[in-house]
Amino acid sequence: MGSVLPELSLDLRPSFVPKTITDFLRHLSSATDRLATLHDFLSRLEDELRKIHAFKRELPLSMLLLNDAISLLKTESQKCRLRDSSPVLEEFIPLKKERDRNEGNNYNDNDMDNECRDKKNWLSSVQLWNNSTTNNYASDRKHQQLHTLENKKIEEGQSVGEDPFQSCSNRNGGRRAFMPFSRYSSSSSSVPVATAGLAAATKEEKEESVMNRLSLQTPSVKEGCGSRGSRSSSSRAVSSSPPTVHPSLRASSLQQTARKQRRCWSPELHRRFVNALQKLGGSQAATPKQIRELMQVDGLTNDEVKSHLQKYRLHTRRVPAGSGNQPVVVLGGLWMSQDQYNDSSKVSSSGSGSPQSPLHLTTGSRGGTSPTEGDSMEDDEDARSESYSWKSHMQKPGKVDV
DNA sequence: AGCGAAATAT
DNA sequence: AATATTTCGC
Repeated sequence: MGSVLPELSLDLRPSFVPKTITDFLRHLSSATDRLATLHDFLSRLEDELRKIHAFKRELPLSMLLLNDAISLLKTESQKCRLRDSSPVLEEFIPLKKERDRNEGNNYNDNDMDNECRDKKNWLSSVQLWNNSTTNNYASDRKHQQLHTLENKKIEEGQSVGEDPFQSCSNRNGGRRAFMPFSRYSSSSSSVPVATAGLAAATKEEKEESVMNRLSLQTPSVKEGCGSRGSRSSSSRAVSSSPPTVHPSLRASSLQQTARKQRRCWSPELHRRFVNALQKLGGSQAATPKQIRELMQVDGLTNDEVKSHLQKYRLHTRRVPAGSGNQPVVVLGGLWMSQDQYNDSSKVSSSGSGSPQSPLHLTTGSRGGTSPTEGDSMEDDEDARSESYSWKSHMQKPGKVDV
């Protein structure tokens, strides 16, 4: 007597996180007081579920997994209990119990406010998501207390004291704003099975510091993952049902087609974009994929770049500045301000900002060739110098026919 | 697969 | 109204 197996003590520790539910059960089987251990873990799961409930829209699958785990363990608990008394078969799965408790708390699908509040509440204590706002974008009146957390940005030369690129606070219609999370997956079809799905659930939790290049706020589920080029599309993401879940469960509830969270093009991000653009020879020459690769921003997708590029082109390409009339309204004062951070960004951009090649081949490739396009110099030039102000391209209502 | 433009959505 | 996402044709 006296000597306690290490496993046993492990089980009871609140910090203990098994690799998988199966793992946990294995531990459990060797525990002295299974019920207590089980219950403890169960309550932790439920606690987590409560937290994540605020994000049920963004993390439907995590919800699912958690629910799955909980119900499984509850079943186990029942089993344990019955085993002590009488050998009755357990066919009932106390699935709804948890749900009831939550529903009583008026969780509705429309309770956005409620959710948001929830998010903030536990966000402030659990710093899993970091959306500090410090750039010029940040104009939200809501003081956030959830800053802290060092920047995960490990950019090459970027020495800005700010956060990565997302200075985007979702003040407007932005309800969801949360950080990466799921970046595992890849081609995980070799996963054990069954309870393996639950493993994923716990995996997510301790998943937080995996970024390598540039971490970008990832709206929905993306793949991408770490150091390599985060290729592939994935834009649709969320809805797809992972192969790691029981068919019975996946059909059950969640799984709604969620629109992707709007990617916020923070000035930093945009600067990078423009930088890449320039290297590629202008907005007209560059293609989304190339740009994305040059940008080396983790989690950024082709589609997003493409979209941004489209907008960029629209704003720059419009009004052929060199055509004749109406030369440069734009350059005048409308493209004002070099901006605060230009200072800081300049440092990174010129020197070590890009790992590739510091030398920027200016768009000089066009040395008076092919005026066919009728354009003047590449528009990037103009926009490049600015932070992010491609607006105010008032075109004269006089002509401008195409 | 990827790009560009247009249709949508927020 | 601006900007991001999705759709569609090539």
